[in-house]
Amino acid sequence: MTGQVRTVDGRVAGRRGQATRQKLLDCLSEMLSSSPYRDVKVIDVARKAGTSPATFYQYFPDVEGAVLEIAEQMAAEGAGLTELLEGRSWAGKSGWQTAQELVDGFLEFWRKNDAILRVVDLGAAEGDKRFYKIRMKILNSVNNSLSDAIAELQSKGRVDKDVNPAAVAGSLVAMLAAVAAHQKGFSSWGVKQAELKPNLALLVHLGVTGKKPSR
Amino acid sequence: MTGQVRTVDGRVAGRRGQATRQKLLDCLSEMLSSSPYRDVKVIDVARKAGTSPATFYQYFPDVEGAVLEIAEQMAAEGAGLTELLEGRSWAGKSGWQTAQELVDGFLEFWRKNDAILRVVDLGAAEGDKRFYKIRMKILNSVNNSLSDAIAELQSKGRVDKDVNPAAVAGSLVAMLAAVAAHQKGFSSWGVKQAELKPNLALLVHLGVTGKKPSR
DNA sequence: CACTTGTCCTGTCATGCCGTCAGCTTACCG
DNA sequence: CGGTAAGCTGACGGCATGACAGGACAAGTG
Repeated sequence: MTGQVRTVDGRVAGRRGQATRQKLLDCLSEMLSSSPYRDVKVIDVARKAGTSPATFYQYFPDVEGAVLEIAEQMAAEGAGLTELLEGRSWAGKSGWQTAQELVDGFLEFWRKNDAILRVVDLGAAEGDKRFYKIRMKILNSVNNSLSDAIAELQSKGRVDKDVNPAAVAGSLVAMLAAVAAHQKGFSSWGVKQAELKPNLALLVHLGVTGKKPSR
Repeated sequence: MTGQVRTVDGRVAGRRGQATRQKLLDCLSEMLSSSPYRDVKVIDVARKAGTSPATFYQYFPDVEGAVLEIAEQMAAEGAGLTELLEGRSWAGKSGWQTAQELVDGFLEFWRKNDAILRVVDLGAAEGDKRFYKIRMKILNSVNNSLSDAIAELQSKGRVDKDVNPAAVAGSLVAMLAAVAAHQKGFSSWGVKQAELKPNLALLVHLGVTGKKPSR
């Protein structure tokens, strides 16, 4: 499916070329963590990678193009978040554990990729369909699983009929993403990391099942 | 408290100057809604305002400086969000109404200021303390009220002791902000605006009281 | 009315990044 | 060794940036 890696002018990239390309991506990734997105310049990325700006433009149309590439790579990993929910039960004590593990896995993923996720979030919010699609790819896996879980509970009569599974699941996923993005912010509200997680898990459990967890 | 408006080089701005300054802010505000933050250039803002780039630099150190100004103005309005919660009850039917009105007011505020809020969110996530502070100013009003409400219910024994009011309130507020920022995104999950609100209100009510609302 | 004062705006300029091209170097293959 | 395609860069026109000095303008003063 994935065609060969190509340069902007159509040539096929070989071993060396791919290495350079990857090095540029890595350096860009680093720069995104250390300086505002708005201030990331092609020339800085190139310098950091020990090459020239012209080389950058051989592999990417612009900074945004390279960012999209990084985001795609991350989204591919992010699809693995589905595992946090697949085949899990929401009943009784195991339900509480499911909620906890979901929160844990989600926050960890966000922490590991926070720089690129910030940019993706912005792009999506600004209405860029490409970023939007990537954001969906990551969130969809979790969202669909959650939505299914709620719908199933609903069909068993354990959840009110006027609940919209997709809306609740989407809101919960948005909450997880937002809290993850502003993890540091909570400290100024006097909330520590360790305290945050169980309370988030509680909210997730409440949202999915409508009931307090039994621990 | 608010000192006189000053130009970058220290002069005091008069009537005409303030008008120009405000016009630049308005034009910048518009540009933020229509093009990516990264691509907003001083020269475009100046052109749109019918003036020259040099004039812009007389009133603001750079684009970010002007954005901060807009954000401050918005934050001042945003402090009014407290009213959505002041003196409201979370018991019985009025509790359900409180939740609904909070969601309504919050989404409306976000919809009205989405462009600038996106930038504030990004700045805060990137660790810029000035943006961070502004974001706090807006969210704090809601967060504190929510947190107090939970703490009060907790003191009456209506909410479990191991709930951390600040953590839950913060998470709920983050959820509202995130959903508001990506309102359009929900349509691709097959969720319409009208359906979204009651489900959000449900989650808020569940989070605050730990119980389903009685309608 | 001329003159002064202080505000307000712009023309211009040095600087630095952007994005492109021609052309050089390097690697591979027969 | 010669040919070919990949890989890289110096250099360049173009544009945004940010600083300054000086011109335009309004208001007050004699």
